[in-house]
Formats: sequence, structure tokens, C-alpha cells
Amino acid sequence: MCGQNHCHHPSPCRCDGRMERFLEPCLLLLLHEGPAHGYELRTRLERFGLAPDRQDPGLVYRTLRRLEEDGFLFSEWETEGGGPARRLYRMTADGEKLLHEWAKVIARNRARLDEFLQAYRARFGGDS
Amino acid sequence: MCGQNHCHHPSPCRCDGRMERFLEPCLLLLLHEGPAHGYELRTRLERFGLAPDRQDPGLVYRTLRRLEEDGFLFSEWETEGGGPARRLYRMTADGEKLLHEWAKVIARNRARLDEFLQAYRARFGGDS
DNA sequence: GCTTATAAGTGAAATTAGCATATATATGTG
DNA sequence: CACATATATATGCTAATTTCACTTATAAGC
Repeated sequence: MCGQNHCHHPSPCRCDGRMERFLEPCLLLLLHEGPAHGYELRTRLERFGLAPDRQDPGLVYRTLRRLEEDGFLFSEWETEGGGPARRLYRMTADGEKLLHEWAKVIARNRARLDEFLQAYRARFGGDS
Repeated sequence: MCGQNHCHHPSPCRCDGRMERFLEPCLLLLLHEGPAHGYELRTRLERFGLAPDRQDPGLVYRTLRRLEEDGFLFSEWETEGGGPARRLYRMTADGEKLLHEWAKVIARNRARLDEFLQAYRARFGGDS
């Protein structure tokens, strides 16, 4: 990261694009809206601040396969239509449960970020 | 984590306590309020949802040492007063800059979590 | 003396992310 | 037809980061 050992400079690196584990709940939420394949999901992730050109495709595909392996998704190959075959993912009942768990975790995490930002603004008087 | 390969069940595990890299900005903010040593910071982290009994002390101390190594903090041994010696940390000018960078990153990340939660509630009608 | 609270660490394993690269199909262009 | 490009999925390896399990040491209380 940044070519340095520890990333302390958000500008040239992509620390700001690093939302570890956030990928998983985003994929689950997108898939709850309907079945989709990886490549399409990659474009729809932009909504959550994860633009395709800043993604590691490997991570997206690996996360999807792992979620399937663990029973939260399942997929079928779709060969109809032009281009290479797509793996069409659908959510399982367990996947929806997992999404609900994630929503709680994310709400809690947002509260933490809020706490930080409030304390920060209290000290530095930012009003943005 | 959870004793399983992939943590998917927030209840018995500490996924909800896992805010990767959030420790660093929290420590910086607390240290901006004044010099402090690790053990004390560990108790003050509770404010950000990081209660001492859910922390890995090793991570806290290592993070402080790393921040010092990189010039964002500096420390002196404090032997006065009862108990074992404390390493009293103070923030450097670079440390304060880093804190400001972190504040931007965290504001951005909160926006992402908000986006997720809004989309989630739009689908599931939560109003909490 | 023994236990507990305070205080700061280290070593090694497990997890997670990032980077580079591979593979394959279809489509458009000269 | 050859070649580049867009679509689509994936693997191998490395690096970064976290977690778990310990270790060391001082002082206070019983």
C-alpha cells in the first residue's frame, strides 16, 4: 500500500477505498434486489463508493464464491446471450438472514464513526 | 474468529467489535485531548465502542509504538507515581495532520455506511 | 508470601486485502 | 482473417492486519 510499510497518506494510496469486509454486505444487499452476476455487481458497487476501477475483481469474485460455499448464495451458469458464460447468483434464505445481521453490525459501526466525528468536530470546530 | 473459517455469525463472535484500522484514528483523537499512556487510552476507547475487555491489548500497544516509529507520536517513560512505569505518549505535528486525514476518510466511510443503511431500510422498511 | 491491579509488551497463527496474471468468448475493425 | 477490445471469471502469491496466547515487571492489599 502506497509502496510504504504503513499507509499514512490517503492521497496517493487507496486507504480511503479500503472498507474491509464492507464488500460482503454490499453484495448481499445488491443480490437481494435480484439475481445478478459478478461483472454486473461490480458496476453496481459504485453506489457504495466502490467504483469498478478501484476494485480488485479477484476479491469480488472470491467473495461471491465463498458466500456460495457457505450457503448464503447459489449460482447457475448462464450461457445464453453474447459473451462468455456468466455465473448468475441468487440469495438463499440464510443469505437474507446474514444480510440482516450485517445491517445491525453496520448500524453499530456507523454509530462509532459518528461518535468519532462528533468528538473530532467538538475539538476542531468543523461544521461540515 | 468464531472458531470457524469465515465469520458469519455476529452473535458469538466479535465481528461487531471489529472495526479494522479504526483504532488508529481513535488513539490519535484521544491523544489530541492530551498526553496519555496506553493503559489509560484503553479505558478511554470505550467511548468509541471499544471496551477494554473486548480489546487485544497487544494491538493497542503495537499501534502506539508503530505510530511513534513513524513520527506521529513520541513517548517518554514516566516512573513517578505508583505501579509500573508508564510510557506517556504525546502527539507530534505530523500526528495531528494524520488525524485530519483520518477525519476525512472516516467522514467518507460514514457516507458509505449511510448509503448502505438507506438502501437497506428502503427494502426492509426499518425506521429505526 | 500470595493474589490482584496496573502497565507494556512479544511470537506465531489466522485472516484479509492487494497485485499480477491467466483463461475464454464474442464483437468490432481494417 | 488477424487483431484489439469488452465481457466474464478466476487463481497464485505476497503483504498487511488482526487475533490468540503468552511473558515480564512493579506496586498495593491481605
